[in-house]
Amino acid sequence: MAEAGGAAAAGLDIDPDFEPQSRPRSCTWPLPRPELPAAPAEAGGAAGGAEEGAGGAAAGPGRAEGARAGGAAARKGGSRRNAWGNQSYAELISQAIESAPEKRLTLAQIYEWMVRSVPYFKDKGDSNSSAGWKNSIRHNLSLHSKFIKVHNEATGKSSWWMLNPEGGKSGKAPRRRAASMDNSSKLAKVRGKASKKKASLQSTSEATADSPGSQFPKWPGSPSSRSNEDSDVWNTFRPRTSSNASTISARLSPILTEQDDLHDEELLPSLVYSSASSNVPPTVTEELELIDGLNLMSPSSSVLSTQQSASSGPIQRDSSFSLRSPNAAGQTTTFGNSLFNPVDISLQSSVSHFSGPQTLEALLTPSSPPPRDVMMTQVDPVLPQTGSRMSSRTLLLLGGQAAQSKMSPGNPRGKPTEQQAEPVGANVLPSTLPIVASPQNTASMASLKASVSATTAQSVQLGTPPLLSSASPAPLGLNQDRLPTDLDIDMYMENLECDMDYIINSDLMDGEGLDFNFEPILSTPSYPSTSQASNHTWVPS
DNA sequence: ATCTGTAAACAAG
DNA sequence: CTTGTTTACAGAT
Repeated sequence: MAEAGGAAAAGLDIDPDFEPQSRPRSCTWPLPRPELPAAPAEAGGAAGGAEEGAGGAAAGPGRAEGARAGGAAARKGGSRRNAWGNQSYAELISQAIESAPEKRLTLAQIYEWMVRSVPYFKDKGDSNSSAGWKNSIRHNLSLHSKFIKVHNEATGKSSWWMLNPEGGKSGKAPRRRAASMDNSSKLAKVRGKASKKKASLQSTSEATADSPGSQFPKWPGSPSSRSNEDSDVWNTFRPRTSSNASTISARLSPILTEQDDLHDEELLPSLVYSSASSNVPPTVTEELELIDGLNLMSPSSSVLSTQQSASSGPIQRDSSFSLRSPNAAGQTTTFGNSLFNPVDISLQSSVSHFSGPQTLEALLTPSSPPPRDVMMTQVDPVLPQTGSRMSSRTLLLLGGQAAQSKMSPGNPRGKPTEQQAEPVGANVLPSTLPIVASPQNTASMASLKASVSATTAQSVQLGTPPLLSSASPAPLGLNQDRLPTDLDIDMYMENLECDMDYIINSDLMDGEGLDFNFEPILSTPSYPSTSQASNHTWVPS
């Protein structure tokens, strides 16, 4: 497997000159790359030099600084701290995750990214285990609260790693005011071994191979991947280290086990709800799995029909909005999403509220990825239509995931496997809405909107969101509980809103903090030009 | 002191 | 063997 890497390796070489050199911590993301001035010539040497370190894999214990020393050799001002540059593992990991379309990666993918993105590791990638660095990666993932692990269904895949919105840095991150009871502090740390067992259950559907289009457009060699993991359902969050992560950490629970229960925080009512009320803790996962099984077809179909009849049939499928970026040309990040989106879209629109698969995630992620354009489009229209309360929408975003987990209507089987994967941004958009509307879409949009509105309206009127069920995770047990969707929603709507603010703020803060940014190199541009205006979005105050 | 990179022991799958 | 967690240590700041 890795071999591929080898081959590839031959080809590119980006040069490692990226030397960020002293960058003040203050810079945020100035896309416009910082100046990289003078290039430290030595870089070249480094490039070559890097290798040698490798040999050391074996190096015995004791030595350690070897590598470092080498790097250090250079002067402090600009030289790399670590053979591969100034970035720390944690930063690299963050970049890797960020670069992912969905902002989440499995451990293996992270490795991959390293190998292809960072010259230094390029060679080492494949060397089997050789890697101490892999150990370090793992270590870092586990260690910092800034990374959160999300359970990944899929066949046997390992968990997804994403970054924690709040960013919790090492161990503690007790920011947040909240008051009330926040005990945790140290007591909590008990975690000790609770872990011991989690319910695993993985039946999984291996069959899913169908995975549509994976994402990873950009990856050049895409490893073997190509189609695999897309399906997932992320839930199961887990804040590490005692508190922190909190912000959104909603964990589903089964695992948790940690009696930390007190743990306080909660934040997502819905989730909590599930865990708490339901007694079926462990099963949650299962539910999810179920989801896996479903087809988007069923539910959606009904919806679709509606729409179609309403106005344009074609819409959904291909064209209409999907066009995504016209030019995208570049590379596109595109995400296949657009492709299948149809379903999603319909779904969303019809349903005015609820769910998005990864919403949460989206929330967390600060920057807005490229994808949203599409979604935005559709969403936009809706908004106005709905008119009445945007809040619902808002809520939607936040709550999406929650909703998803908890509510589910009625279809037994429907399940949007793919859906989860791509659409992410959708929910989020709202916040970012103002972005750029796509010009061309307008037309389609209009029509769409119309239809949508109609649909929406209806559904809304009904008050019941049956359709959305398309997603229907169907939580058996839960199901019963959730009757009054609306109520629930309202209930936590408030919370959500708050959170949102909070989150936003957080993000801002984060932004300031993070400087990583420049690309490591390579052609990995995760996203080509996405940045653009969106930045403003969060520049509120 | 804190942060960071490494190595390693270990539990689970 | 891979994935994750945790300890422990050594160096740099």
